[in-house]
Amino acid sequence: MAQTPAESQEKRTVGGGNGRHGRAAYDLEAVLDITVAAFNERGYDATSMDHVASRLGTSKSAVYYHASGKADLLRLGLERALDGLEGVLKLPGAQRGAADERLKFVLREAVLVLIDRLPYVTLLLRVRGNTDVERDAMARRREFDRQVSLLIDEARSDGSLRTDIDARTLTRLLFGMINSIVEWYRPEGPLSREQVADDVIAVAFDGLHAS
Amino acid sequence: MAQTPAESQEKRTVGGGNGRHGRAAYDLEAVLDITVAAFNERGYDATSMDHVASRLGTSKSAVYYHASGKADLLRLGLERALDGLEGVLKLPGAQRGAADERLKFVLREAVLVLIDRLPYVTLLLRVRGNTDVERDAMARRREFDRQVSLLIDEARSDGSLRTDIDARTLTRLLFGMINSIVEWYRPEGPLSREQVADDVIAVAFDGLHAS
DNA sequence: GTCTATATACCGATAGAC
DNA sequence: GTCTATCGGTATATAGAC
Repeated sequence: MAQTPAESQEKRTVGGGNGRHGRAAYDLEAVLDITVAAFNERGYDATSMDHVASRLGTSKSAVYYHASGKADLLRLGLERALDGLEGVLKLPGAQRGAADERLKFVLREAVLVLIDRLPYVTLLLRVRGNTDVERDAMARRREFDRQVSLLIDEARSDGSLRTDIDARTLTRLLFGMINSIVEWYRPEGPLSREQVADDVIAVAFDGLHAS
Repeated sequence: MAQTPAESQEKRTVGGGNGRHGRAAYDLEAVLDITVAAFNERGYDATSMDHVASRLGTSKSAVYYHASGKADLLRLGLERALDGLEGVLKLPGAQRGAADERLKFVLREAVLVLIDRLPYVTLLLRVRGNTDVERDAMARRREFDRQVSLLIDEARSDGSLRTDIDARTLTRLLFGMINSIVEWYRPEGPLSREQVADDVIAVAFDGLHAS
């Protein structure tokens, strides 16, 4: 279960020209989409390479052509989530302005990334640390969380956040609320990504009470 | 992976008198405690019966004496969580009084159950519905969630909760915050169970903003 | 009530044909 | 680039001794 290096495959679209057999061919992105969906539905450990292959309408060997193994598919999926989240911290809005404004900006953008890369972030949030691939991803995620909690500390020092509850608990409840979106949000549902982001920020900062 | 009926074993304490071999004997509760801890650390699917046995310092066969199989251990663990949560709704404080007071009571008691039965509720919240045992547990959990969201609807109609965000989203964000406790709360840490319950209620109803 | 040994099945991964 | 066939390992579960 050690981490294996990625080998970049060439791009190829579903149904495009391919080898001499009659089957549709997939590029790595298509394989990854279906694989991550399967991981999320059944759990990583409970999903066999045969499951993945059968959902792709192909064989195990074809999957092994695109990725070096099951751990590699997991790693590639987790990377997509982490790249997105880390990208939020690099945006200008995360680096300039008052602490509470930067905090709101980062939380809002994080919600949008979570929704735009829903399957990948879902996978990330369910990782338990059983393998090197999972532990590496968890380390990157913890670093992201730490950066956000630094922002929360700043906003707290500014007097923008309540001080009757300790910062650590505040951070955790906030992340709990945001991360739970992966458990219920469906892109085909009635809520737009912006609506969810607005609602989360509103509830997080002002609570459930009627104003 | 079908659901198997439980066979109630007699109680027996660790290290108590037992069969003729030198090993310590366990009662079902002790087996279950260690099994559920293993399920939570490694994930249910990734935890083999050999893992469980070795954490108990015994053999696979000894585990099979106490439970009819891996699915049975899961079922028994999930029952402990669900019995606790459903018990909250039967308490007098959940049935009499103003809607917003009943809501706060139920949420507070749910947090306390979550903490008191932390490993079992953790297991429940990670179930994905791959087997009959998991699907049965998820159905019971959904019914609990539904009862609480009825309370939220009532409190909303009373004018106690904000109406600029739809009830469904409000419910989900609230549960997200509460359920996330299993990801970080440790009984040996600095926060008492009552402190966590107070903090959750405070943040949920009044938000993060300084008052 | 716990042990060792084993039946049976499925897992991830690879070989080699086409 | 995908196929079938298979390797070696590990899984759940059981049999039978003590």
